[in-house]
Amino acid sequence: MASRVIGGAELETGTTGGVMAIRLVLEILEALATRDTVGVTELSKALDTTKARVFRHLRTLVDQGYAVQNEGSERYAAGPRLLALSRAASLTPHDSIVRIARPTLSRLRDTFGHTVNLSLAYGDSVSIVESIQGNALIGVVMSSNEAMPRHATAAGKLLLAEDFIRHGRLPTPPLNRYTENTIVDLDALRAELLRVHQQGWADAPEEIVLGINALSAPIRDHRNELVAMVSIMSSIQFIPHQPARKQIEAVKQAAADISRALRL
Amino acid sequence: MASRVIGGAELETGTTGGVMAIRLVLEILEALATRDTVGVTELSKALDTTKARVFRHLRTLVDQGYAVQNEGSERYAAGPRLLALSRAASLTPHDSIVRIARPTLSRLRDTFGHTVNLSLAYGDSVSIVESIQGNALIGVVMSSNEAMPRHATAAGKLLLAEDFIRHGRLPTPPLNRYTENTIVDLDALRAELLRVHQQGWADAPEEIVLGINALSAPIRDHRNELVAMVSIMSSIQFIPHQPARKQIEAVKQAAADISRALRL
DNA sequence: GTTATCGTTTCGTGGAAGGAAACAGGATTT
DNA sequence: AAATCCTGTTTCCTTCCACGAAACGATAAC
Repeated sequence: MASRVIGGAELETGTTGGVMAIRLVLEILEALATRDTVGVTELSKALDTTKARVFRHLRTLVDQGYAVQNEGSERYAAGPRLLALSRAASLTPHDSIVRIARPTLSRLRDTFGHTVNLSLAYGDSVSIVESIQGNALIGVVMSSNEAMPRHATAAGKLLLAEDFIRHGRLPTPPLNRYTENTIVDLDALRAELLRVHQQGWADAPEEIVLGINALSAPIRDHRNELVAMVSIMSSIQFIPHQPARKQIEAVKQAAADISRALRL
Repeated sequence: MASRVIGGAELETGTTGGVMAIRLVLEILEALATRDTVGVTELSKALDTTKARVFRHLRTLVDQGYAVQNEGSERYAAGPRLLALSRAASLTPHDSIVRIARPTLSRLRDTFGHTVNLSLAYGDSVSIVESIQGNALIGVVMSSNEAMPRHATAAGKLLLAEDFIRHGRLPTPPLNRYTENTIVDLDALRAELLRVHQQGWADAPEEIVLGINALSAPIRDHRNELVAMVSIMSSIQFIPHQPARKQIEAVKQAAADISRALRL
């Protein structure tokens, strides 16, 4: 509960500090948005806190119109203003990228059957905002909206390469090590970023989780700014250390398609 | 700032009580979802509070991935998890009604040019979740996601009528008076609700704001449950005390169309 | 009747969140 | 180049508000 585990290493999610009430209310909002009704006791158990606390928070949400109670004294559900918030957030440029990219992502998924991810840059990390699961018997899945480190993921390297080429910036050490293949040396990273920039795609074989590889290409807007990354992700068996030409071309093509769609 | 004014009367929005941190963070989230970037000072002025407070809240949101900061130390924007929340909330049944109804609402708007509203029942009030502005020179608009009283609005009466016919329930007095035409007498309301039920539509001429009328019809799902209301709203000049047959038929038809679309 | 639940309420206490003011860094202005 | 005015950030002290524990009323299951 204190942190999320990727492979063997931990990515801290800031489990302490900040305004405590906010941390709880965000979890409650997520519950309201996800399930269609929630109960006080049920939530208090799931979020590992007191009934009274959950109750007080829910009551506040009801006051503000973010939650509603189903007749009399029963369970709670999402309120009108939560839906309004949702609709407002859907108009942000970032979110419209997802809508535009979705058909292309599906096509790419169907080409190889591997999991396909769409990532955006968020602050110091990369976040997967849309993930379409692969259809293999044993596949690799990805929980959406996790923050991923930039130096150990294919999509993240594209971001770092962009920053390095344009501004000469490199991430500030130390670089967290996730597996024995994680690039933790700045010089090695610099070389890798140059390579990534030249070839126009990136991979990260077993650099964040052993046995897993991803292959990523950049999506650029009308000003040629890097705005998002599309990746395929699978076992190292299907995306080997030297990916197949067909795979590279397909991912680059998908990225180019989405880039073109963005300009319309 | 303490309450919202509709016409001359006030609808309290619960400006006190509850968990204070939640009330602030919800306003901040709305700001993040609405504008594309926000600043600490700017927000603290807009929300009438301290910089430190806004800063601490924003910092917490950043920790949790609900906000991001644009490189170094500048303004804030919506984060990945806020967009995730948004996407999750869009999957709730209530929200899908909006999507399904939208084309029909547009058509109804174009028929008369009056403002068209889609309302849902939320707890003890009615909330307009989608509003398409009329195209008249001088029109009547509606701010979305406001809670409206049930006994003084056309859509609200449909809800009350349903409750009265099926369970014999009437709202608990006192009924707030908004204009001289607001129905505040329980017996009068009972008669009105019977009328509404029999004719299958409702209006509320000058009952919440003088000079304004609305005409509303019920949307029902496959089990014939009342799930939403569609309304046209305009000056009393265009929707008179006794609405035109054409208007009534058009609104009822729109409601029927949406009801049918819901079953598919 | 008993025993689970559930959502709600009460109440005293501690610490988390708040306010005011200072700080640091840019950008403008003078 | 100095001064002023913006930022966003930090500190520190103080308070009052949110917290936890436990009781409460209601409903349902057996």
